[in-house]
Amino acid sequence: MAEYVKKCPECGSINLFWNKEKGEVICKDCGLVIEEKMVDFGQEWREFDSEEGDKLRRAGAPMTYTQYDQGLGTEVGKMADLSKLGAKSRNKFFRLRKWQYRISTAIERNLKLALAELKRVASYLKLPRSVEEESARIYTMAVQRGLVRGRSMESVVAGALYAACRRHEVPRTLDELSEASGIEKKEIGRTYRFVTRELGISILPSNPADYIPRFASALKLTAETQSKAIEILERAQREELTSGRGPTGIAAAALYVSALIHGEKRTQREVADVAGVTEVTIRNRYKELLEQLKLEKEIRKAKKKLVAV
DNA sequence: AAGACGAAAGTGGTTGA
DNA sequence: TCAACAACTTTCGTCTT
Repeated sequence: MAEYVKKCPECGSINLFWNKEKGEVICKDCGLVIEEKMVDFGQEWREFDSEEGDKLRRAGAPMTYTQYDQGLGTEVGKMADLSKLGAKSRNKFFRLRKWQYRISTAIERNLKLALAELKRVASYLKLPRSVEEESARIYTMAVQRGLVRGRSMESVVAGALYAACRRHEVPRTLDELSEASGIEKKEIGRTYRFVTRELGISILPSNPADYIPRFASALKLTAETQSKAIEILERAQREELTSGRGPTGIAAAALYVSALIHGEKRTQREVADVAGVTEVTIRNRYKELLEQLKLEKEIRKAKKKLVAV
């Protein structure tokens, strides 16, 4: 059986605690979390017979997504007594076995690589485990349906991640996915649309409010500013200012306004950068917000306060 | 000098015939 | 399949602080 970690890299202790529920390996001596988010992904053993499988398997249904054949595959000539065969037929058996192995492991190998990539991108983007798992599921389904053919593995991984993010309402922009995966935005969008359509995954349009916390923390804005921004968003939605617009632009504008009101002014440039839109877009949304929601008063008030201080 | 604002032209994607 | 279209971007000049 393969081992994840044998020694704590910090203190060298071999006294490690495997918390399988939480998917963590913790050093009992120094408390260092050596591994986290590790369960279920990229199986680290291979099942050669059911007995071994039973011993090693430590998860139920979800394993289907990281293990394509559930140990149901067979191997050619595994049990045969090859020594009784002539050299010629023995060679034939070996060849068959090789081919069978190749075919049956093609998907598996693809998955292994892809899930490693997926994991890398997910951790780069600091995505929650649920999203990671969801995207693994999506990717596996895509592989099984042969949707990866003709597309690069990486782009499908990125597409699956993007879809999973949307479904879990922790949206990342295409730009961020693109930066993390090194795949072009266009390409990610294309595979994303293709995969979700082929798999019949419903996609709810992303909600601008979902972006607020992340943008706000990138701009180091206070919690009050955040909730004000969300309040503004809600009002904007009631005025139907949000439909048809890019959610990031609206989120950015709302954040910009609420920062102004709370005297935590950020430049349009700064907000635009973290939101991945241009200043112009923020300005347009900002203008609409002011007109429709009558926020001028609040801003003027905030400005007076600023002068007073 | 830097930020905010607005106009105009360009880009990529969606939609509807 | 193609053209019209809306949203967004890029670029640039002007105004404000």
